[in-house]
Amino acid sequence: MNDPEAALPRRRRPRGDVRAGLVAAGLELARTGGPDAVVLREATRIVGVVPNAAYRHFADRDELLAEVCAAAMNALAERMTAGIGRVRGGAGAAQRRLAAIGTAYLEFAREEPGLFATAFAVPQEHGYDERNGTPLGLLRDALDELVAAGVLDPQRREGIEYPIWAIVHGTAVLTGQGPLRDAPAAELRRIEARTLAFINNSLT
Amino acid sequence: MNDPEAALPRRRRPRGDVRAGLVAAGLELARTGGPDAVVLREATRIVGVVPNAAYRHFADRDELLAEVCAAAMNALAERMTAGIGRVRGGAGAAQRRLAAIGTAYLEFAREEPGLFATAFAVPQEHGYDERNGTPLGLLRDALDELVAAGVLDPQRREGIEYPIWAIVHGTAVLTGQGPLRDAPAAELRRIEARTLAFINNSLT
DNA sequence: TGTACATCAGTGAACGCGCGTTCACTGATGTAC
DNA sequence: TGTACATCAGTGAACGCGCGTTCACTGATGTAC
Repeated sequence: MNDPEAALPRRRRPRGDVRAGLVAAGLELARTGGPDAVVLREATRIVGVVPNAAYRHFADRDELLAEVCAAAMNALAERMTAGIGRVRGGAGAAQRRLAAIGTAYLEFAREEPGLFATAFAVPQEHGYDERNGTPLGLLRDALDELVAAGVLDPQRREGIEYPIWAIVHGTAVLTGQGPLRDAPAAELRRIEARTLAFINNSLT
Repeated sequence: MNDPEAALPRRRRPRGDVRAGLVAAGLELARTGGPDAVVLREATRIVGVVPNAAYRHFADRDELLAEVCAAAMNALAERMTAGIGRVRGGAGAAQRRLAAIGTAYLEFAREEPGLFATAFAVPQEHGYDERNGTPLGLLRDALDELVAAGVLDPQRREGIEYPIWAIVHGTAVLTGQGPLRDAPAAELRRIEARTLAFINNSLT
């Protein structure tokens, strides 16, 4: 970043640095303005490189955006993982871990609306990657744990991750960018709390 | 539309026709390409009017878009109303009406993805209008009816519209544009069915 | 019923903008011998 | 260890595009007397 030396050397940057820089810059743009703010030229400006240099690393703007989206999704997953990690063992740990997941999801959506929107804005031609450590993966683990703990009936386990995910995601979207976005903060918190209570209620 | 007569008369159109036409054109654009496709110039082209003529009716592009979004939301509400209307009376009518609401919501999202996305894309500076006959209003009525029918415990009624709305909306978003969009159609139907079953299960 | 005039809703032309993307180039880096 | 050369990752300049928006205008419509 701050580099007062060497008057514009041709290629001092370590290999792969520009590519990573472009993704990081794109992520920063997304943080502020969502997926539409991921402008290729702006990203190159931030990195300090000429616009067309981006084409050494990405086929087109959508390929850069897809990478930024994946990074945003990662940020969400990390937030969730951190939330899980904060739960101490003991009675009802499985339930508290599930709640921690939901809370982290809603918090992320609230505090990083740009990144949250971007995480779910992968361009049509590209696919969401479905590795482990993904939000859905973390949710599945938590639900499996809930079964193992004897809280959730094994017969109800199959596919239940989808309605659960949907209710949390739907709450995040409706209260964040959707029709409920202008409700007072206190009301929004109440809605979020009811969402989590509803889930808990449905699983026990 | 087809008007072979009168070589370009200056103002034959009835009052308010152009404005309505612009919204209709915008809605058509939204149907195909979502909110980003609502391009002011394109709408004027469709109506057959010079671009700046739109500024006689809207302060700027966002004001037009806001109107188009409201129209899209109306289309969703109408679909839901139609679904409710198709339910005949008799035992469990309240529950069937609630299910019809959810089904109509998911169907609309599936069959009209552009309009669905647009309905929830009201620009920041504008607000969602909260009249009756709105999706949330319809849901509230259905839930009230469920209480009246003795199916839903009155003590659980308050605020329960939000988790219910969220779960349906979340399912629509995740399976439509979100990470689940590339799943096979059969799997998507199964997820939708589970969502509705989950709701039903939670309320009784 | 007829005329004078204000308002309204369109036209025509132009603006600046920033974007994504392509082309031909060149210097630095890494590799083979 | 040194040299020759291919590849790689950047530069510089330019493109066409379509957008939203502003300005000064003019003819048609509705209204007051």
